[in-house]
Amino acid sequence: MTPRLDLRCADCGIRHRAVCARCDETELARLEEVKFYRSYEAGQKIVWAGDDLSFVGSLVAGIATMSQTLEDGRVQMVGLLLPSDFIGRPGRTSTPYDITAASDVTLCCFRRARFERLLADMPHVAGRLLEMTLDELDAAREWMMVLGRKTARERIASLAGVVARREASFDLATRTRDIRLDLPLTREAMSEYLGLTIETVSRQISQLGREGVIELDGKRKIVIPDLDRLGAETGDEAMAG
Amino acid sequence: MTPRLDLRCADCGIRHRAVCARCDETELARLEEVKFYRSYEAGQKIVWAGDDLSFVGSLVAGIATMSQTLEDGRVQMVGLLLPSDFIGRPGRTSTPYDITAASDVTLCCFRRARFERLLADMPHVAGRLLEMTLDELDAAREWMMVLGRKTARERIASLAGVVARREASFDLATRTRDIRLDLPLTREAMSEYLGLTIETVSRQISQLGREGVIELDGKRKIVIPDLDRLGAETGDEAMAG
DNA sequence: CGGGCCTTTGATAACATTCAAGCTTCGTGG
DNA sequence: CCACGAAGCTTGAATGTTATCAAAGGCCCG
Repeated sequence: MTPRLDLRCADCGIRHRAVCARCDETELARLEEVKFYRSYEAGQKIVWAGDDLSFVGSLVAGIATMSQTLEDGRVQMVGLLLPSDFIGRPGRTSTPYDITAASDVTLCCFRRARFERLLADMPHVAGRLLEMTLDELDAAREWMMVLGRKTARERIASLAGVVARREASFDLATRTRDIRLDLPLTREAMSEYLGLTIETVSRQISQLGREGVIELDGKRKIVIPDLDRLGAETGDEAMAG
Repeated sequence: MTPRLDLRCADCGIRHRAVCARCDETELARLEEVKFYRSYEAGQKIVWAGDDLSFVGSLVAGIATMSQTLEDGRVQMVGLLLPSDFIGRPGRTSTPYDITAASDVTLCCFRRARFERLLADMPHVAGRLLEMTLDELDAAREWMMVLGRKTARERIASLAGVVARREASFDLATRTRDIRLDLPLTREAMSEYLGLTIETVSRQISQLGREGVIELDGKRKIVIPDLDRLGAETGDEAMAG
């Protein structure tokens, strides 16, 4: 990773969604003292499965993936890390997953031991972290439904839906008009997330494009003309943000 | 559910694994004051998806399932609740999942509001609950690999492996000899957990039985003559307890 | 311009599902 | 006590969705 200029927390894009969301000015100042940034280029490993985690931190910009690999090479992504998501958990000194930068990524980091000490007397952070962990558990379970029961077509729609929901929660204006998604995932990364092959991913994306459910703007951008229409393709009714 | 006689915490089978695992005598006494038991018969719903959770609690005996249903009826189990597992999380007043007793079930319960108050000044409970939540997150992710990438045969072996590991952690003597599993799940429940149809589950179980990887003792009991052999069938190497 | 990487598309094959029938097991009532 | 029916399980045959194998088409960057 390469060094990067500091940023004031008050100006930070994830200020109100990340682990620091509930902090007041005083608490924020304490975090600001010890935080540091790290940057990774697309494709770089951020953490190797099983390695000791010397730091924890929030994803500020970019997209990262969490994945698991079987001995024979089969890969399954177990989490998609979007801005404001947190890497590392109290009491865990390592993750059993590879974490990889899917696009260029910036992390707002804390040394792990120091963060755990801070946690003890910053209940706002501890509480928010627990909440985020429970959200992750829900997300993992939602994805179990995708992997266990949905068709290839529904899986693609579900992926678009997940990212669109997150995007929409950042930028509330988007609900009515077209939603433009920057989805810097290769077909391979999508296939790893969706439990499919790249060929099937490609075919289903083309198909949804031909039918106008999504519009393709280059290989890595998609436009959703009608969120409800997309929702109808995911298999589950509730798509409302 | 039917009422049930009280049990002293000190004699409780899940005393050292459940949310109370780290409590000392004093703390245990506080929990003992407010706990109450509930029992459910096989097949009964414990919680309906979306309903308000008036209580939280630990599974003392039996097996329960957590599942999600799509509008068109497709079902995916998102968690298998074994003795010592906890139902309910701080800050969540409901679960988005149906929780169903797969066998007769006994729960050690606390009224939700009271439990959350207790939590504030019992860090041993809060800490253990966080740890258990993180374990559940790992379990959910392990299962994403099963659902996304494993064959039907590997899925069956993985299910047996998950239950065997839990069983073994209760009863450490079992590692060498045959492991007997009481698995009170119907083929339908298994298929919901494994993302398969009941026919496929049935075929694969028969096949593994014919090959001697597992032995069938009636419909709801299986014997594992060789844990390593079973492990080799799960697709992932690490099966060691 | 050439090479590498990613993506698309086509043909074929495999694995799991679906549809269908028969078999156990178990509880109930005659 | 046996007969019956319901529920759960097994097995077979046909079908279908997705994977696999193969080739060619874009796109970026040196």
